[in-house]
Amino acid sequence: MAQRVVDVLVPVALDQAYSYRVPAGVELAPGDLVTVPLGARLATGVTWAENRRPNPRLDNRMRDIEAKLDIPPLKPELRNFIDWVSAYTLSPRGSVLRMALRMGEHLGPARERVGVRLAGAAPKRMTPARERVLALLADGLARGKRDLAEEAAVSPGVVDGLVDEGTLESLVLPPEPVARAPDPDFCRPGFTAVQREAADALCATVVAGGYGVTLLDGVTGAGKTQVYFEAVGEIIRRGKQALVLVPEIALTSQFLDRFAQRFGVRPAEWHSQLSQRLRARTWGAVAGGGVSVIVGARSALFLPYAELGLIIVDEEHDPAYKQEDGARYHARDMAVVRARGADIPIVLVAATPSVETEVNARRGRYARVHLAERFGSRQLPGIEAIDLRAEGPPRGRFIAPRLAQAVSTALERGEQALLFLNRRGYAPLTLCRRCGFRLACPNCDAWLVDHRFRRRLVCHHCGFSMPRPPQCPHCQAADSFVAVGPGVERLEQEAAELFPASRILVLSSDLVESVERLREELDDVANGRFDIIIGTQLVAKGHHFPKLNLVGVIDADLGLANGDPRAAERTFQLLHQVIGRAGREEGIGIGYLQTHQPEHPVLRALVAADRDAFYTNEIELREKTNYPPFARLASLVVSAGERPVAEMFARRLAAAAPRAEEVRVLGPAEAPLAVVRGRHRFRLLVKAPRAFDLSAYLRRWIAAAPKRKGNLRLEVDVDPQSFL
DNA sequence: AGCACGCCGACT
DNA sequence: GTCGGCGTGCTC
Repeated sequence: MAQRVVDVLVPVALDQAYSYRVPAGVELAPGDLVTVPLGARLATGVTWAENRRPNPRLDNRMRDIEAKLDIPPLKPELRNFIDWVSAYTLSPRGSVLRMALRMGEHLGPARERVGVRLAGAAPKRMTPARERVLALLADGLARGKRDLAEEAAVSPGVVDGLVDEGTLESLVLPPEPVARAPDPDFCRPGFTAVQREAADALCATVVAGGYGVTLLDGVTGAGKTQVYFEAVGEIIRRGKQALVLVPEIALTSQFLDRFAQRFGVRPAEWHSQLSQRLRARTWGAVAGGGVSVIVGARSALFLPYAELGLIIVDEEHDPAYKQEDGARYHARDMAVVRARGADIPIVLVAATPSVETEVNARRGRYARVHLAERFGSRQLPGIEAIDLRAEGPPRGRFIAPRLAQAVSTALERGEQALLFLNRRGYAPLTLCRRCGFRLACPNCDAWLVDHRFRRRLVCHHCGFSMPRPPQCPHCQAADSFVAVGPGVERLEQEAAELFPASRILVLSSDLVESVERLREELDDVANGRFDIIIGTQLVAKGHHFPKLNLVGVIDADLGLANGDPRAAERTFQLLHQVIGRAGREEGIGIGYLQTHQPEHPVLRALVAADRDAFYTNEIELREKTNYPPFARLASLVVSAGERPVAEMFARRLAAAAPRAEEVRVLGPAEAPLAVVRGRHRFRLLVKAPRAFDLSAYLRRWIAAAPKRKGNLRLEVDVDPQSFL
């Protein structure tokens, strides 16, 4: 009888599963994890299918399965999801599988934890340190050696001494659980009638089970988190698992605390910075059902849940959900797909939903639960525009008099002020006063950004940096450089001059040393240790600053300038979010928008606090111009070290596009960022109707395209979010 | 993703 | 004359 053969998907950039022989006596079913030889090494893969008619041409190359791993198999639900994401995004299936297998190299047993417990008579000589240790162990329970020493405030040597004397015995403790079980009834919050109604509505979808999308929208500070925690609690009661997706886990320490206040313990976390060990343990606990709630970044979508019952996507509009490198996918959209595959409810949460989601809610494809008012008596911040054409700051300054006055008043009241400017560094451009020469990156089509703090000029696209040259490379003039435009560092300098007595903190991603340090700094702000916070979009995200009532946006036009079809939406969401930091606890919040175009619909909607007007206007525009969500887009970026090579290939690629009446191929055109990291880039845009199978079209196209050679690269992005 | 194989600069 | 730089290509 012929040898049994299975197809195994390996976590490398391969679309195709490889065939392996199954050794006699090994029982294998689809989903089982296996170790297989791959080239010169061993890889962990997943049995994808039985192969009853292996390709005869493989006979001399086929190798044996090395071993079957003693791990719960990947459920069909997850395997189908991997296939679906791969087909949709055109990423190789192996690359998508890799995201599901990111669990640390070895899933073997965790390192042994040594513990001690009371075992014999008291020691001959008693000391205060020994007394403290024995008092803690008086209950007869075992404790970890390290924890015990720490808790008793003694050195580990004291514990060892007691073991040597026979008073204590050491033993191997069972592995510590990744997270303790959250208690759904630990601390039920007091709800307003509106919140109660919303929470009940969400719980009802959980109780009913089955796939369904609900948009939970509500102004900042309306208590959305508390409301969806009720649905999470309901899932815990039912013994199922909940996934809470957040855009950036590094910034969610306050969120984890709120979870602990509601459920008694912090939830298990999933993000790229987990240590190998914790990652492996968490992965195993999720697969084994030992974890009931996971809070995670987008990659948590690919975990092997034992019994997923609910997905929450917090801040569903956040651009961080779109993964741009490697497999390009949008975690919010894929979360909806995963919920559909698992036949479970999903809740999208936002104060300013994405236009896609808002359209789905307006058309009834998604249910909507709306929280119209802030919790308690808190009012939404008032918003005023400052017309820079009429009342701008003096030349070379960036804080308009009216904003400066408002900051002074806030400081006098002992309140905080936040100045928001989405620009890192000191100045975005440095030029020679004498000849006009601009300092640009040698590898990219971009200006070098002056970072005075680091004393270097830096490219934000490739990381190139150099000290400021002593003289102009073009006209050789000395000391002729001037900084043009503001960055947060320059703003700090101006604020320090205007408000010399104030304590100022700059928060910008390039100044962040570590996640812990950032969390500390945010806590310092919350505890009132700073008066003025100057920040990039890092500060816009869900932090709670009790003493902050004033937000000044230095350049409200910044995001509107480029030709991105999502510019208006992005700007509206970002500014709404950052101004929402104000007035969350006491006092009345106010936001100032410095702008050159107060008549712009985005700014008018913000000032009028008319969210619906913005969406109605934007949705109409998208429909009229045939942009998402009323059409589908894909972008193809061709890049190469040599400009003509990239351009020629892009042209030939365009010529190879399959004909389809409903599809429009635009370009190739030089990408808006024409050179990045020394690679010249050309872009093609594909536009198709909503119901069109764009992925299948792209696959046909790429199969028909000329062979890529040399260092030429083609990047395909289905549903692109950024147009650079 | 690894890890090999394969062609051009500074040294035991 | 080699050792090794990382560019391209394959892994059942």
